[in-house]
Amino acid sequence: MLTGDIPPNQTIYIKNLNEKIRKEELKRSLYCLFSQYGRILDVVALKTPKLRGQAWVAFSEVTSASNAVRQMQNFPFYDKPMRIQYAKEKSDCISKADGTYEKKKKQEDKGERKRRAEEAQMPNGAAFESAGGPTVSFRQGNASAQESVPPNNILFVQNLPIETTSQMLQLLFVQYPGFKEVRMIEAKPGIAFVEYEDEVQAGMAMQHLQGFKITAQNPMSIAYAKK
DNA sequence: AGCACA
Repeated sequence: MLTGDIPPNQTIYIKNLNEKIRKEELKRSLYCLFSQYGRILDVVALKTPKLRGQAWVAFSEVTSASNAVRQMQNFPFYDKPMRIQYAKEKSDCISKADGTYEKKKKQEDKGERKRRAEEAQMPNGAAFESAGGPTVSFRQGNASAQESVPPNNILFVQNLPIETTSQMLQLLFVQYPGFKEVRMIEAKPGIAFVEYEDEVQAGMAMQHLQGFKITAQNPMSIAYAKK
């Protein structure tokens, strides 16, 4: 049993991650990849010798974590299959939100009461701006982008953060059947073309990822590409 | 392989 005997937890523990990936990019990509399963409250990744190659993704619901553990098990992520389990402990961001947070023994409790008070009202210690709302909003598509463009096996994606890489987009779009490739143009940041085998498959991906936020400011706008 | 909250 891959999940071992660890009881369900709203945080998942991921190991066998590619250790060459920079921490910030790793967290962003994990956020992209897992936010399809629900609202993410925090992503934790450390590069210390003991903790590199591992990460924790805290969801607002245990069911989200359960789906993620099952469906993303062994998913090839930066060329390595992810090994996913439930986390053994409750994440601090969750303890803080439900009032059960206690500081670790390693530090003394200076200023603890004050900190507790301010943390209680701030449930998301989110690593990403978009954690404040539904991460994937299916209704975000702007009608104007789609009108008068017939279905096409190629999608035109706009409003991406400039730091988006084609690999990051691939992680999102490859989840839908018929995926072929992502193309980005260096001279035109913020847009991408994503090709599927046929326009039905392209349409499915568009429905699911319409409005997906890589950052809070960037709900992606997806339309069929023009012929 | 490795379960933390830089």
